[in-house]
Amino acid sequence: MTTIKDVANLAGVSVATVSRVINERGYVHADTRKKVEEAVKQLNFSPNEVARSLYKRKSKLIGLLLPDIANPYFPQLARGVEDRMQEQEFRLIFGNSDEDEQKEKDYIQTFIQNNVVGVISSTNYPHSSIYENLKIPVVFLDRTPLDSPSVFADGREGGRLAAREIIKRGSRRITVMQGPAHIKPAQDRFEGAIESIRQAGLDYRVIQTTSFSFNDVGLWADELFSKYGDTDGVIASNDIAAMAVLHEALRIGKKVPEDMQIIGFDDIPMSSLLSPGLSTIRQPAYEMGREAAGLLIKLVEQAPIENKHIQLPVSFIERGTTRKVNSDG
Amino acid sequence: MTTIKDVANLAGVSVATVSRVINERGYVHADTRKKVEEAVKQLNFSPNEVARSLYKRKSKLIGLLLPDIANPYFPQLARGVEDRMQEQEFRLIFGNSDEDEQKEKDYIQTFIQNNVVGVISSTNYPHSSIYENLKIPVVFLDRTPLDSPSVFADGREGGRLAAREIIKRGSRRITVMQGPAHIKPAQDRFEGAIESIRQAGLDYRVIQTTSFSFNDVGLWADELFSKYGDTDGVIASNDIAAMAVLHEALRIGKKVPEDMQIIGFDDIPMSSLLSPGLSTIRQPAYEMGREAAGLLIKLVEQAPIENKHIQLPVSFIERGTTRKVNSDG
DNA sequence: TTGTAAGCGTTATCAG
DNA sequence: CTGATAACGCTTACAA
Repeated sequence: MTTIKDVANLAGVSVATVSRVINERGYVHADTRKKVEEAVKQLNFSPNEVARSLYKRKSKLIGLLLPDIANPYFPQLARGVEDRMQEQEFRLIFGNSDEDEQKEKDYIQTFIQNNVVGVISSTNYPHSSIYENLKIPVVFLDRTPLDSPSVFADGREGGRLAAREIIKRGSRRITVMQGPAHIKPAQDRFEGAIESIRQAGLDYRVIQTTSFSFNDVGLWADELFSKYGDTDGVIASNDIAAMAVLHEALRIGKKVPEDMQIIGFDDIPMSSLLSPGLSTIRQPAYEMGREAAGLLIKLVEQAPIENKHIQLPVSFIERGTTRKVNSDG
Repeated sequence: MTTIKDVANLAGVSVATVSRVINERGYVHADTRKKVEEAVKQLNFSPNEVARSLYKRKSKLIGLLLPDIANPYFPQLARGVEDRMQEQEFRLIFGNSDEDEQKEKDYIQTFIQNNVVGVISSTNYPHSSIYENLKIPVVFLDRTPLDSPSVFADGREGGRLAAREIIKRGSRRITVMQGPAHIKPAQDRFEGAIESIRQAGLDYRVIQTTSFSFNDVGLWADELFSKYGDTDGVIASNDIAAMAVLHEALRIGKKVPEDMQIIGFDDIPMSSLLSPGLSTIRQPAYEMGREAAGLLIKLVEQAPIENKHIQLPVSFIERGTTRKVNSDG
């Protein structure tokens, strides 16, 4: 490994001078600068970030904590975060928490041990002591503790929107899938949906689910059809659940959207490739990731912040699992 | 931040002794150990990994370089890597390369600057100078330079398998989607498929594609149907492409699998949730990630290695886009 | 069994 | 404008 010392020797200057030129700090004569730059190039030198980090007590590293990257909603988030961080030369230490508080704790712990300058976390425990005592900025994704910076979509409004649209299109015996109880955004969606359904004076049924995993999602679809076979509209807790419902509906010979409409949540990329295409409430995951990264960067750099809560809009994406709306609305 | 010095002071010993107990190295009297352990607990001390890394010239970090985490095949890989690394207390610095050599170079560069002890890379440029000059172990994913450790599935065999199965099930006018030219595994699949089709004495058509992106994939599906509308079997370059073909086939009123069979590649999790379910050649992505991580750990720890090339089996997953096979095979 | 001190590669202070 | 040097927090000879 070539160090600043090697460069200094080759250029015939002190390490201090080399440091000055690579950091563009302080005065250094044009000639000396050139000598140093040549030495740097010749030795293909690049500074050891670890040594820097030790001295400055801060790195160019950011911690990213997600429940499960294998869950299709998160890769887009991650990509958004990464792209934005990349622009500012920050790197990501990444971990899956599986919504387990202990795992989160462990990760945050090692983040700190590695001098990360900030963390982005999609957690169910934003009020955990883990975060309270953190001396570096945290941006929460999809969670909105009042006092902490966060980026989120309006889940409640998403739920309302889903209900309104499915009702507008004629569903009357609606089943709402209530996502895992410990996942706040899932509950928000659920409550929003219930709210709108009630407002319309309709009744509804609920299927309770306990995870977003591919393995389980078929079970709930089954449960839905065996319990509420006469349902003519399903508001799913996310697109994966919606896919499972669609799959099962088609399997048992229901026509979608004629016999049953389905609305998902998230608008994961493959939703448009289903047949029929999945109507869904879109959350702009990639953008959310970018925004979270941008916000964190500002926090880290102590730049002025207009608003520490960034809410991104949800929107209804009309595809094939809902009927065309009547012109009279 | 509490340091080893604080602990030493509180325990009334030297930093060396503290170091000994937290690293369980060298002799330390039971009584002293207890004092130190209490101080550690009381101060909630955990060692600064950056300082460690600087001294030892190696961290507990490994670099993971993937083309694009937003592409559904990779999250599973990533998850496999992460889970395995986690077990050994390694952390991941993660980057998306977009199959761009320069981006890769930049990432590898910063990996090194951060003292990572190894890297896992899914790259199209395994022979690039980037990797040749690396002094830390690299495990390639999905690429198999002869001399370097790698984990991969047998793409060629996968291609053969796809062709055999689709032919066995009666397709005669087969169209093969040839993935992006610069992506080796895609070409392997393609060649394997061609090989088996030729062997069967059949003709075939080719649709050339240039990316695996969600945005483009619909275009090739369109192209396929407009150019080769009489095709009765499609071997797609991956599941996303297959989904697009299925989608388009259904849209224009073709019956799948009756009029046209489709076989994908990868077996991404949502493949089973399509309607009909997507028949595909499975690559065990999660396992590949785990294996790569396991292999890298051995390399890093200089443990003996049986085989530096780990090939995982591909298999045909029969679902609804292929017909049931005749009992006579 | 324990402590002292050098060293890991940088940056920043301070003197020249 | 440049160079010595202390310091960042830790590990490890080496000495005691």
